[in-house]
Amino acid sequence: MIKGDTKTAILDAAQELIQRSGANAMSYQHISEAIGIRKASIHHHFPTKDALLDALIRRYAAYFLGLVDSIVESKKDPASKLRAYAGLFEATLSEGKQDKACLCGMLGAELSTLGGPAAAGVRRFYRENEARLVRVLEEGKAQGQFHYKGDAKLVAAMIFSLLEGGVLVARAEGGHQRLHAMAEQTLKLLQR
Amino acid sequence: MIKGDTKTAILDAAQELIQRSGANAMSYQHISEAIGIRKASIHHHFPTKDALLDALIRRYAAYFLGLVDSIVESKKDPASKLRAYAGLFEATLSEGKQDKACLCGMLGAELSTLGGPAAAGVRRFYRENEARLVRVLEEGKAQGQFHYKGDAKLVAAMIFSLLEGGVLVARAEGGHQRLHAMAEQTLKLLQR
DNA sequence: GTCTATAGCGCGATAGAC
DNA sequence: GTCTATCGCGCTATAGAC
Repeated sequence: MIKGDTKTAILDAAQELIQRSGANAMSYQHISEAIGIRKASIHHHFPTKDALLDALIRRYAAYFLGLVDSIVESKKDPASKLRAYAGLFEATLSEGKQDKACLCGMLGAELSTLGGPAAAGVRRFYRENEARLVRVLEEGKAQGQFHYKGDAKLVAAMIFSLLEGGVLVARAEGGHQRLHAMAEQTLKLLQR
Repeated sequence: MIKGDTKTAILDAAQELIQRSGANAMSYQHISEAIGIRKASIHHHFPTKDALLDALIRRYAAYFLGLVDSIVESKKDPASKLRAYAGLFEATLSEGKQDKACLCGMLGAELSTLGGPAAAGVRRFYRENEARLVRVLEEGKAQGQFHYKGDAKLVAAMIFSLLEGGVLVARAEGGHQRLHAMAEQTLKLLQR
């Protein structure tokens, strides 16, 4: 193995596999082949698949929400913050050779097949993303840049679902350019 | 079996399983237990899983797009048409005891694991939904009910992704009421 | 911490009787 | 058209040597 930290290499491989094909299509065997280690060694680091998923979701949420926080707390104007936020999803889609979706977007589809801790982690990820979007939307409304009527929480839910769904749909047709165009169109609606 | 038509019963069971848990978590064994028939008998009607998925997607697309067409061609005003369209997704979510998602929304997440015909069917479903939304959006703009700037195709893509993603996210929290509220919020943005 | 080997199960799919 | 029986494989997980 090239990487110093086996645990990290396992998580990296598992994440990539799930972002492409989903958790139910990801196996210890696939990870094994991806990083050149035996299945039993993976079990040494993550005894069960549920434990692996739980650790993976925690790492992903911490990393992704960290990026979101640095956007939300930046000095950009609200519209630019939304653009940057959408850019995170566009980047996911365009990194690597095959289209990858948001880890938690994939797991959302397979939610009923996940263990309790993993499912709870996915729900938390959704909630925390929406909470951050609410902040940006209210800031934008206070500054006169956004002009939506109604509850900021609903607009936030709308934008989050749009991006999570948009990533999945864009993998079928259009890719990251299409997701980008959709995000810009959404901004137009918010700015009147 | 209660149903007269075995083929239909198989498709019904497979569809329900996939809408809850995804295609990779659905098996001939699960269908067998759901309708009280042996695995081998299912293979008699659908020799391979890919063939089953292909037939299922065709049936689902014909049914769903039929409902969409009757909405699009109705005498409702454009905003009411959009409400009725979103209602199709809300109904999917609330029918039965557990939350079901759109069949093709689920398969979109698992797209890379599908056979060629099934994947093509999912793509076609997306395209045809968006084409119908474009008609409603242009009608609404012509009548002065909608006020979006930009390309109707992008707004259509936005709304479709929002609903497909919204169904998946709403299963994690909020259910069909939340999806309904999101759809109403989206309409507010379109109507200014 | 990584390995070989294996248990035990569920999977998709097929053969052949009725 | 449905059944029993079975094949061969991939899966998660464990035991135990090194």
